[in-house]
Amino acid sequence: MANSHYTDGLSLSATGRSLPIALLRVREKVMERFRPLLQSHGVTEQQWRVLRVLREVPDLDMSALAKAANLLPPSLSRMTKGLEERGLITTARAAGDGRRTSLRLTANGSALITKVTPESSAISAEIETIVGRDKIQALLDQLESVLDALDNAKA
Amino acid sequence: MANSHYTDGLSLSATGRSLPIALLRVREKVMERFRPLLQSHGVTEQQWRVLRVLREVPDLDMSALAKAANLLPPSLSRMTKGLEERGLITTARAAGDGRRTSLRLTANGSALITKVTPESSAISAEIETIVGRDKIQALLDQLESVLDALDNAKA
DNA sequence: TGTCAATAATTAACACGTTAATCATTCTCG
DNA sequence: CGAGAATGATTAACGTGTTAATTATTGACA
Repeated sequence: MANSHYTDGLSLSATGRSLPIALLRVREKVMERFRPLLQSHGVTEQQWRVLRVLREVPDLDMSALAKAANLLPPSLSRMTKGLEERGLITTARAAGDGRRTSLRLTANGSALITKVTPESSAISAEIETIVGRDKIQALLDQLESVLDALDNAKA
Repeated sequence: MANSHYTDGLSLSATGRSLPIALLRVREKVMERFRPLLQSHGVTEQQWRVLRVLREVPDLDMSALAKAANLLPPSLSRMTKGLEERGLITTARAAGDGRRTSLRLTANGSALITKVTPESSAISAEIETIVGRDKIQALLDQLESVLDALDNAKA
């Protein structure tokens, strides 16, 4: 019953206990459930992250937004063109530092988040029901702990 | 000391406790340490996964290899061209089913794995030292458990 | 047996990941 | 002040992620 996902004849291979691959597999399984929602609203997973971060912090420059949304600056640079053309964000030279670009959510961008969030929360709740709230919280704690350990190494 | 990675002024935001993002962040932090090695040998992370799977199972078709290496078939289809041109794998029509492509590692492909593996293992060991072997094993167990739960849902 | 559905692989199109290089602006400090 | 270093953003180039459409082969079954 456990290990029922090894249905490809590979059994417990070396790659099966690799941390990067395990993280990838779980992430895929989770995202599988969100993708149809995002797709139905015409946003990618990454665009959704950018919009949500801008809702939390209303004015960010490219570097800060990239870090907060876990994107590399070149990816963000490309994306913002499209998001601005679609009227979801605005870009402007930052006051006081001409190198920085100041990014903000428009009313339309905010409205999109408002529209999608309830369904997104429902999917999260569904996952919590399937996996168990405790198990998810424990996993999040472990992930944060591992991240801290790696961040503090060689600091 | 803990939470020291929140250095961007966002503190504990909603995105900070999202499972997909947490998985992404940890994966990035881990891969950061492997990337220079792979790059120095001219293979991407995905190519490395493909070669390693083929070392574990010497003859696979596209579908089985894609599943085992966590790639989508179109990505694998593209990659195999390059890997074959570089002499790391061979492709051939499968005997008995003309739709299938049979993929195998060449001697050169096997040699590449042999060359890279020691350094890769050293990096894994380094990560285990930093994070702690127990913590990593616990994380792997939790990841597997969550994967099982999601796999068995709606089955 | 011949037709149609199912399966395996590929191709196409568009978006993102990654590294390196480039451009513009600001900062440093003599 | 002014030259050069540092910083923020962008562009370029190539590989992968993702979905949809297409091609080739096999399988099912009347």
